[in-house]
Amino acid sequence: MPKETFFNLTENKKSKLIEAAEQEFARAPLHEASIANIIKTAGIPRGSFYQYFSDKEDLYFFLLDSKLQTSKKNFIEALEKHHGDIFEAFIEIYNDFLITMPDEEEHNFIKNALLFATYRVENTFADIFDSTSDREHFNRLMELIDHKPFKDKEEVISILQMIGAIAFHNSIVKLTNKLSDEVAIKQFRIQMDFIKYGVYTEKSK
Amino acid sequence: MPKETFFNLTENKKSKLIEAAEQEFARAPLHEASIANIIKTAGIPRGSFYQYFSDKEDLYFFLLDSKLQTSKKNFIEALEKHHGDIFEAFIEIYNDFLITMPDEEEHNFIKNALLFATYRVENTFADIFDSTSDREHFNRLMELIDHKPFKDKEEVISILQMIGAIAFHNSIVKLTNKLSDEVAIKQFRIQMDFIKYGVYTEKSK
DNA sequence: TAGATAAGTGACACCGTGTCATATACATAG
DNA sequence: CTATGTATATGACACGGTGTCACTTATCTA
Repeated sequence: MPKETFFNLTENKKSKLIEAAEQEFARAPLHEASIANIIKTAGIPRGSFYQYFSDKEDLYFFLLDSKLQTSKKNFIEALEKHHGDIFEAFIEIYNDFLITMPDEEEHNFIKNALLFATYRVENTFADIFDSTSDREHFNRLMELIDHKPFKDKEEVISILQMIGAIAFHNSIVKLTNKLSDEVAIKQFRIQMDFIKYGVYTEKSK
Repeated sequence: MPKETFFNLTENKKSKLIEAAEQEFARAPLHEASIANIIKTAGIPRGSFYQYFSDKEDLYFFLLDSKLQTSKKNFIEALEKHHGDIFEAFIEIYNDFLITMPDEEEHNFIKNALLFATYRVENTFADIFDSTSDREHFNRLMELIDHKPFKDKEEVISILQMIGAIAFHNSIVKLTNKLSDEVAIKQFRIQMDFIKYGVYTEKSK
C-alpha cells in the first residue's frame, strides 16, 4: 500500500503520477519497468517517489488492484444477471475483460501483467472470486451463486478456483498465440461445457 | 540455447557451472538471481559466462528444460500404465512432480520457477503435453491417449491444455498456501472428477 | 512568531549487466 | 619447429538502476 503521504497529495499531482506509472507499466513488464522513467514522466524527484511508495511493487500492485475493482463489480453483476450461474458469469467477465479493452495503454498494462504474472499477480486476479482478502465481497458472491449443482461450499470454492485458473490461462494463451476474440471465447465456452457436462457424458450436440 | 563454446567445455567445468547455477536459482527466483553469484560460486570470470550464454535467461531455461525432460518421459510412461487415461496420467505426474522431490535444492528451484512463473516458464512446462516444440513427443502422446471420450483431436488438445493449466495452478496454490501433499492431491482428484463427470451430472458418490 | 512536524529534494554509495580490447591456448600448414 | 589463424579466456569499464540520507522547504499550531 502507498504511504499516507501519497494519499495526501493534491488530485492533480496524484493523477499525474498514476498516469506516468500506467504509461511505464504499459511499456514494460514489472521487472523491466523503471522508477527512473516514472519519475521523469511525472516530473517529480527521486526522493519524493520513496516518500509515497516503498518501492516499485508497492505502486504496481496498487494500480493493478484498482483496475481489478471494476472486474470484481462486473462479476457480481454478471452473477445477478445470470441468476447465480457461475459458468455464464465467468464467460461474461472473460468476454468483458479481454474484448472490451478500449484503451491501448490499458490493454498493454494488462497484457504485461498476464504474460509476466507471478504468484502475486495471479493472487491479485484471484481476489475477484476468492475469500482471502475482501470478506464482504466474498460473502456477497456466495449469496448470489446458485448452489444447487454443488454438494457443499467447499465444492463451490473448488470450482471457482478451477475456472479462475482456466480463464487466467486462456487469457495468456490468447495473448501469446494472438488468438482472435472469437476463437478465444469459443475455446473458453468449449472448456466450460466440459466442466458442466463432463468428458464421460453424452454431450448435447 | 547455450553457445557451442559451452558444450565444448570439459565435463568437470560444465557440471561445476551447472551446479552453481542450480544453487543460485534455488536461492532466488530468476529476476533476483544474479550472474555475479553464479560465476563467483563456479569460480569463472565474468567474461567467460558470456562466452557460454547470451544472458541469465539463456542459462535458466536451459536448466529448466533439462529438468522437465524427466517429467515428459514420466507422462508418456504414466499414459502407457493407465491405458491412455489422461486423467490418471495427470494425477500420476502431478503426484510425482510435487511429492517426489527428494533434493531440497531441486525443490526450491521448482518452487521459484512456479511462484515466479512468467509465460515463458508456463510454456516450458506446457511442453510436456503440447505440440509446439517437440513434434515427435507430441505424436507419441496422441497415439497413447485414449480418444474414445472425445469428439476429435482438437477436443483432446483442449482438454490437455485445460488440465495442464489446472495442475499448474494447483501446484502454485499448494506452495503459497503450504498445503500438505495429501490435501493437494485430494483437491486435484476432486477437480479431475468434475471434468470427468461434469458439474450438472449425478456423481457416483 | 517560534518551534515542531511533515514533505520535498538530489547527490551518492552500491550493485548488477553486457561489452570490448587484450591475452592466451590450440591447431594446422608450410 | 615456427608462423599464422582461430577459438577461448579475462577483467576493467561504461552504463543504468536502486534505495538512502542529510539537508531544505513548507505547513501547522500554540
